[in-house]
Amino acid sequence: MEINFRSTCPISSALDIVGDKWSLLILRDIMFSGKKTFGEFASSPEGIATNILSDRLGNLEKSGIITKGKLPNNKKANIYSLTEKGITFLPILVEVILWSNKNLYAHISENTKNLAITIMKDKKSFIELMTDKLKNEIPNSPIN
Amino acid sequence: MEINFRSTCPISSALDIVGDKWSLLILRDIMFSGKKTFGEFASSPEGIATNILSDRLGNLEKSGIITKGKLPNNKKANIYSLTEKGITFLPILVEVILWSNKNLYAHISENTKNLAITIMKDKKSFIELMTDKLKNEIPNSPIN
DNA sequence: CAAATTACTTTTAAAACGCAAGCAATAAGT
DNA sequence: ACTTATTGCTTGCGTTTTAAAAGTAATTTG
Repeated sequence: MEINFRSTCPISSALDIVGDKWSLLILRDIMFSGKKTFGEFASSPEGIATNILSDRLGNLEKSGIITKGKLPNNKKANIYSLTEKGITFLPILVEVILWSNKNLYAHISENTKNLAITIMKDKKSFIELMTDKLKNEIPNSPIN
Repeated sequence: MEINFRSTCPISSALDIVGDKWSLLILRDIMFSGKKTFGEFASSPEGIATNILSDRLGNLEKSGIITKGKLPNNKKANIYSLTEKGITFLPILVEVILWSNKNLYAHISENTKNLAITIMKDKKSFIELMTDKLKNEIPNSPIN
């Protein structure tokens, strides 16, 4: 992983891993939009450059936050999935959504306002339900 | 404020405001270490350069997250305080601390592990109590 | 005036960018 | 079956933007 942590502070250290302008948006895309492929991430409205996307996917994989795999029928496209560790970012993203809903209300889109309403109704349940859903999407995970 | 938001996504937009490697550390210093002055922020172990610190304090002030003031007895040092808006970052920072406590346990310092334990005991109360405490530190706030 | 604090400027380094080439796996056309 | 696209990335290059480090300036306080 070889990250050069600036200190032993948990906040500083988390920022050393995902504290750039793009990594959390990739996690957002996987969690909230079900995106999985390079092309899907690249098509998000923020417009990440493809070389940066490639780099960040590599970093997130190295950090154990996502895994790269293939679908058996498609040897072309890589599919990226959250690991258990990756799923644990959900509560952070939820709080960020609530923060923006409160402090940037006029700026954010209508559907994200609705998402915020859903979250506020029962935050704990939302996170639990969504966590379970995401866990079921881990490749080879629910060995039925 | 003149921030160039990349999109109307709440996560992306929050990152456009505090999504750099330093802004949240300044908020951390105010919230969890009671730091107030330029020199105190500069002395944090991550070693922010003074020009970057100056810039970030300016940004946070422009964004309405902190305010700059003076103490009556000391005309030299500026003191920076959280606004109500700034205090609303607490739940995000709390989740980040919990994330690192779970995923970077071997790396983080002992006292932050203890903080995480305190938070986990009763997260909601911790945030409420701390929010009240921070609100009382807003300059000219509790007009008694 | 000396020491401390804060702000600003210059120089240097890193990160991000757009663009395009490369490559492998499919799919389509003939 | 044999090109010829097309898709899905990855990588590299030259440029621009941003961040950092260090130094300088300005201000205040004792």
